[in-house]
Amino acid sequence: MSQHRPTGPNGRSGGVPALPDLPEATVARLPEYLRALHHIAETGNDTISSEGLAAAAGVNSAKLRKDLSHLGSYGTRGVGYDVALLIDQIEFTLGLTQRRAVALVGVGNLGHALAGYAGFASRGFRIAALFDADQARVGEPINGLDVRHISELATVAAAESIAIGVIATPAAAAQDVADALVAAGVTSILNFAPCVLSVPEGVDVRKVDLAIELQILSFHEHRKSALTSLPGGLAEEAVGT
Amino acid sequence: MSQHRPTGPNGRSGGVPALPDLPEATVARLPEYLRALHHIAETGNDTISSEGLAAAAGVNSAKLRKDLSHLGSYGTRGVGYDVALLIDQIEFTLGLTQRRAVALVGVGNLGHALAGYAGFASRGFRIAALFDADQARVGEPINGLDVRHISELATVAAAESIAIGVIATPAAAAQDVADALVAAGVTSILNFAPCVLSVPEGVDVRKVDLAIELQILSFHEHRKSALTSLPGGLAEEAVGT
DNA sequence: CGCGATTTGTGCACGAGTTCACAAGCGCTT
DNA sequence: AAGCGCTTGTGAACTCGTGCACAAATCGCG
Ligand SMILES: NC(=O)c1ccc[n+]([C@@H]2O[C@H](COP(=O)([O-])OP(=O)(O)OC[C@H]3O[C@@H](n4cnc5c(N)ncnc54)[C@H](O)[C@@H]3O)[C@@H](O)[C@H]2O)c1
Ligand SMILES: NC(=O)c1ccc[n+]([C@@H]2O[C@H](COP(=O)([O-])OP(=O)(O)OC[C@H]3O[C@@H](n4cnc5c(N)ncnc54)[C@H](O)[C@@H]3O)[C@@H](O)[C@H]2O)c1
Repeated sequence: MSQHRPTGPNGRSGGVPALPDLPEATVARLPEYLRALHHIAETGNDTISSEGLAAAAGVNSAKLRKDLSHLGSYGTRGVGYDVALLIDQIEFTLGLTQRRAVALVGVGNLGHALAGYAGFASRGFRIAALFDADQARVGEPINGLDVRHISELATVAAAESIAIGVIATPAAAAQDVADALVAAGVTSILNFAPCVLSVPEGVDVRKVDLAIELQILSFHEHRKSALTSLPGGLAEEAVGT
Repeated sequence: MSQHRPTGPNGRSGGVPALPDLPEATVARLPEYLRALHHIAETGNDTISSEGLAAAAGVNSAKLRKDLSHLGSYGTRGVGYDVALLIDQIEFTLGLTQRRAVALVGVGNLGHALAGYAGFASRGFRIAALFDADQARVGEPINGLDVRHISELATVAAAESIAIGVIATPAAAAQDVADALVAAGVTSILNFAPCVLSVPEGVDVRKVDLAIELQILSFHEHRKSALTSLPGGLAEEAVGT
């Protein structure tokens, strides 16, 4: 869930590449298309049909075509999309032409796993700094980076041009950490702590909560088991994110 | 991606509480309400207004009331909702009255963190078994559970009535693992591997992909930085260049 | 016992997102 | 050069979700 500007004032008409005002739902799918495209590129294909790409990304092909049309991307009728070109277009749209620096706060159980995660680097991001409040952890080297004390956040963030922060602290500390991140100039936050963050306008927050995902699955389990005793009902399939 | 029962007449047979056909968006928010309610209960409050609960859960109060009305929950006008009662109602709806057994497959970097996560237990789930394909890891005790070899999955799943599986293996192995889970009777899967899973009808899959979350944030960063460079109108070059 | 303060539940209008279905465009073949 | 099969791009209908605004319900109090 992210915070949202109320219909941003984007009425402009410059000669700029013009950021198309993409539907949020489309934005959320672009990364999936991108991953699928990289996979396809690795298998040697240089073009892909909307049908094929849609299957690889797990979506409906009409939806995929509409999504791509939103960002003005041109495929070739009768042929499909040029894989390399499309990758470039999506990466540009997502702002991945520059590798973005990320700060990770809270190097505990989860933080350790994240700090060592290779998928970060391979998909456009660079963990630029690790922070923790626990002095016992400060100085510990993880994956080539030393854990720093949270008090250094502002300094380091400025030095490394960090605009994205990841919170992996206990929920009780998350709001304080978020405030510190915002104060340090961070404008996008990914929050793993199970709590609601309050941030100023202009700062985006996304949240990942494992328990919530499981509880949603639990609901469907509950429903499925109730249905098996009822006639006429048939089971269902996947659930979107 | 999403699913729909073909207009289930919802013919309630006996005197059973009757499953209301909740909108998917509502289902996705119920866990958040539940978490907020537990938090509120801890602070000693026994009733809460829709306004208060909505704030705690980070949503609009009208939306919250509509969500709750869907599951037939009755608050008291002029007063608010009974916290304890509402917790029970939501937990029942989500199928959390029984503690659900979960199998975790892939005890690597991320899997370790998940296996040690307390939030699992405190929110209605029980990690019933850990699996890995790496013989070197088999037998390792984590948090009171021994890692078992993936070949034991079917046996253990049946014995422990496991209906939910979590995949924390590399993407290359995820589809095989998913197949194995399904074969073992699992009907809900939470997938941390960055890939699309194909599963038979009747099996629910939810996916958590850290890189996707970051890329969505990146998009908004991109957009924000483009906007600040042209506040009024004059636009030369916005990005990159 | 009635009145005002409060808060729920919901009808309704609007907007976002999805899906269908098909014309238009492209390349290959004859 | 014309025809044919394939695939994109998109108008339009439709479904789903959101939020306003207000009537109905309840409580506390004088
Ligand atoms: N472990 C998991 O698998 C998992 C899964 C989902 C969500 N989460 C959530 O992620 C968060 C972290 O979980 P964990 O298991 O790693 O916990 P943890 O206790 O192992 O680690 C938390 C870390 O945050 C640090 N910290 C505490 N307060 C801080 C502050 N003010 N500033 C900076 N650092 C601070 C602690 O020193 C510690 O190192 C929790 O909110 C948890 O609910 C964890
Ligand atoms: N580490 C993270 O923070 C993080 C974050 C987001 C997503 N992920 C994703 O989660 C997955 C796991 O990441 P990780 O860092 O823990 O990787 P990892 O390599 O540390 O662990 C993977 C584990 O899976 C086991 N495994 C491999 N094939 C298996 C099979 N067929 N059956 C059972 N077990 C098998 C391996 O033995 C290993 O123990 C990856 O897909 C990764 O992209 C990781």
